[in-house]
Amino acid sequence: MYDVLPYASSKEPWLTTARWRAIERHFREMVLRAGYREIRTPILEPTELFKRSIGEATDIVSKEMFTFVDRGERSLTMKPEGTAPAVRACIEHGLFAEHPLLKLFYIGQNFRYERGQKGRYRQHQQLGVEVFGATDPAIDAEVLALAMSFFTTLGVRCRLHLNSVGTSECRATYREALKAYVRPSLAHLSEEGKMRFEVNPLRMLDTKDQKDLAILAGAPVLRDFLSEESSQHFAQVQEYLTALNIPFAIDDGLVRGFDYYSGTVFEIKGEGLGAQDALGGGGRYDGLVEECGGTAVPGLGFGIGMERCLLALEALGIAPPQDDESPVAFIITAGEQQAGKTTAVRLLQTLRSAGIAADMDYLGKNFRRQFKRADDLGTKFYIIIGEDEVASGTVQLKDRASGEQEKIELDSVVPVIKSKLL
RNA sequence: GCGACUGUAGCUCAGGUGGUUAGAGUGCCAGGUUGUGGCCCUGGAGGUCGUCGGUUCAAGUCCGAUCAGUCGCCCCA
Repeated sequence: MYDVLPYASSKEPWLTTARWRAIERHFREMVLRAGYREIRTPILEPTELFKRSIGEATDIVSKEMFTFVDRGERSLTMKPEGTAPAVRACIEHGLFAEHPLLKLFYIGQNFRYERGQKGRYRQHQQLGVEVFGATDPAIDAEVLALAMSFFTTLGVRCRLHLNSVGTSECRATYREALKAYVRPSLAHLSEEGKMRFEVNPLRMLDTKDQKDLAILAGAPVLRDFLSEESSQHFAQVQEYLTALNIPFAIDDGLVRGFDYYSGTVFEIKGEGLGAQDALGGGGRYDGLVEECGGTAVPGLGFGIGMERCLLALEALGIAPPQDDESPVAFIITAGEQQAGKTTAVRLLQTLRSAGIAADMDYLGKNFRRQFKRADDLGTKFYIIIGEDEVASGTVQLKDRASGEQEKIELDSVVPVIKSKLL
């Protein structure tokens, strides 16, 4: 857990709201251009939703959910991922019936009860998309292309790891073949490996244990067990990616942590991120909607980790394009009795109403300190109002960069500033 | 859930082998006549030394516990 603050600390410069907004905007613009529409789902969902969709045997469900019982004796869980809630919402509101092809995106907080470390937080934000209704490999390519271009346009170097886990039938056949292969060496497997052998054999492939890797080196490969259809679909996805000039690496060991994946799965890994190098991941989940109680609607999507993205940019020394938070104009009042104060208060509102970012001092600072404050905020223009100006209905407009100053009519402040901004 | 390391001003950090009122830089505030800014000069505020307990005449410093954070394992975003 952490706070995102309005001002940068030298220790964690990525942890500022300006950077977060910049990334969110980058993502929003990209997916809106591609025809995706935003969905927002609640943080709390019935625990059952995640158990059913993600799978009881997965790490997330078995030990990483923030789950509690509410006053009505219902078991609720703070969402650990965004896909299941989106599916639930779409079923509940009949979106699948109304939209044969549904392209959605979301920006939201996810919660996982894990030990925190760099790039891994109990509350983290994901930027994601979900597409429902299409089995066309071209949509797989679109989703992959979006995830990749999100990073590449930011300047983040990353690698796309790709695999296909086929249909549940493909996996069932493969699972048996894999177990048959490993069984003779079972005694030599790590404790973790043995456990996975029983609970979730495919996850054995995901190990980093050297001994296990050696045992699995000659194991049958899931790809060889794909049905004709799955295999062709996967080949087609690769062809499109090649046509799009998106480099990828087939990763036979890539098995995602959720049970609902089918067909195309992928992970995007960054460089220089330490242990938490997965910037994003996702895949196809053709059986999920049905599993959650809807009609059979195919789907796929990805999630990108906001914190990891910011961390990656930081590691590369790239500052994301941020909003200019400086005021255009800063009003400075002068004179014994703060003569221009009332005029200033009114002018400030006028400027803002006209769409010009403007501010003034509220701490009773002296004339000189008001300039300093304006400088600190990075204003473009100072507007000086004193007794003389009030008397003549004018203001002094001074350009900070050039130092040039002119006396203009109070009523012409807005048009003059606007013309100077062009 | 497991392991290693770290906790001293808002921030970045100093504070050999325990010894008076715990320091610096930076930031913040004020002043340098409230009619001209950035720079500069002067001054000021701000710390129960993470917390609790122990050893000692004496603890920021040694010991224990606890909490928090960082990093790694696991897993993932």
